[in-house]
Amino acid sequence: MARSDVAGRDWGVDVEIAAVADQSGRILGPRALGTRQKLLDATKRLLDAKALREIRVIEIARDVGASPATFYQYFKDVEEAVLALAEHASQEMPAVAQLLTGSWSGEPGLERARALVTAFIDHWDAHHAVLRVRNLASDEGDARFRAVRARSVGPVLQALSRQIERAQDAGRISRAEDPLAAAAAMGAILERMAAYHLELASGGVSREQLVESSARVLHRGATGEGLP
Amino acid sequence: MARSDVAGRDWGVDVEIAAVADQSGRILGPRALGTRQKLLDATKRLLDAKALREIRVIEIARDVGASPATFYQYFKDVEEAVLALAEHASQEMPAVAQLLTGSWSGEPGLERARALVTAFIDHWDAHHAVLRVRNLASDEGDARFRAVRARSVGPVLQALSRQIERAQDAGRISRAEDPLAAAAAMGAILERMAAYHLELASGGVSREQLVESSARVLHRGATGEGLP
DNA sequence: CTGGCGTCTGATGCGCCGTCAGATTCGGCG
DNA sequence: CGCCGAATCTGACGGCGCATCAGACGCCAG
Repeated sequence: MARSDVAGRDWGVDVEIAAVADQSGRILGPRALGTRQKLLDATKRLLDAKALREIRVIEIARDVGASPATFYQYFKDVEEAVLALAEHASQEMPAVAQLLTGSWSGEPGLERARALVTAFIDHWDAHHAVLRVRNLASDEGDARFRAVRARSVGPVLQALSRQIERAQDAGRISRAEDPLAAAAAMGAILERMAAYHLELASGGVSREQLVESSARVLHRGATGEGLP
Repeated sequence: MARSDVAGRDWGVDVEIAAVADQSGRILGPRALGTRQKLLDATKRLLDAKALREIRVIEIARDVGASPATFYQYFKDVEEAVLALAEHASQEMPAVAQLLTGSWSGEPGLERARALVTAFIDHWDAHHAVLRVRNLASDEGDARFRAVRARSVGPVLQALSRQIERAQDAGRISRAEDPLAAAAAMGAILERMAAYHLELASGGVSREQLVESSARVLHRGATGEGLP
């Protein structure tokens, strides 16, 4: 359905793709757009503070000084509001995928890996709670969340997969590894470390150490290159 | 944690290891134990079918032909029932950690890695929904779930960490990698692939391919050994 | 100023929560 | 065997959030 290009100034042209609609399919005017955004902001704020399952519609409404009925005008339920947040967050990722083009060989490649890890961590720090819900719902089989996640992570996985194929061609990685599966493994590291770095920090591993270690593991895993 | 401080009634010594108690701290007899188990079974069954946030206490009760009040006799809420399930599931893991002792060098080491990946996948297949909730709650900062997770995954991470240190001593892995952080990265692969393998299967990667690829990535990551 | 459209809300019936006091069941004792 | 207290379970209830209307509000074009 319609993507939530929040506050996009895409009037007139190509309404079906860009415009935001409410529950009954009506295109939103500027005032409604503002209300919707306030509801999303409140949802994100609450999500940062507590679990999705504990968030009440009435609470979101109170936060923006509106009636619960207003919320239902824009979203079917809290989950759908989070979906909109996830879609918005995912639009940042294409920039990250750019870090993956070109060769990953040698020290410059390692530096690319560092940048990739850093970008992932920053992205997760900015949208921690939303991304967590996105991944959970995706794992639970929700097609909408799975699609959003795929759109976000897919390009990274493809790029990593290509790196691995290249390393296989160069004889550095065994052909017994499936490139896509190995790329998924690298993706697992990226997401988990990004989600986890605060906990690890309390275990005595500083953020710098974590970036350096993850980048090196990633670099080794994707290129098959060993010690510098 | 708060175990017997509910009514200030302590039964002399630490009973908390062996005996199971209800909400008011009373030790359960055989009948109650059966009821409690039925409630847990129903909870797990429902959790396999729908998201935690959609599970109603009344539904669990109906499933075992009991009153909702009975549920509250044993668990504070649905989440706590899932915690009990997670604790039970986690008791399987020590056996897995045994797969990690000894050297990981060469082909026998690769075989060990395969066994480890397989064990993880089997474990997740048996407790998919419960482990998912455990990890989510843990990520959300719930201390109880975090403890259960740590008890389960901790030994594996420590063993992996030791492997990495050994590889560093042998000059196969750079000292710039923090062993614990690198081990966490390997752990991320294990968990994610175990949780994800069904989805990847629909992407054209068979379970065997996935085990083989993950095992090799893991083996490379933990030992620094390259092509056979 | 006023009609009308876009936006918001108060009121409402419904279902689940979570907690009692009290009913039911069980095992053992006289 | 029949009773009794302890163990276990439940019916019932006030409370709260859900989700949906019909209609109130307010803003701007004419």
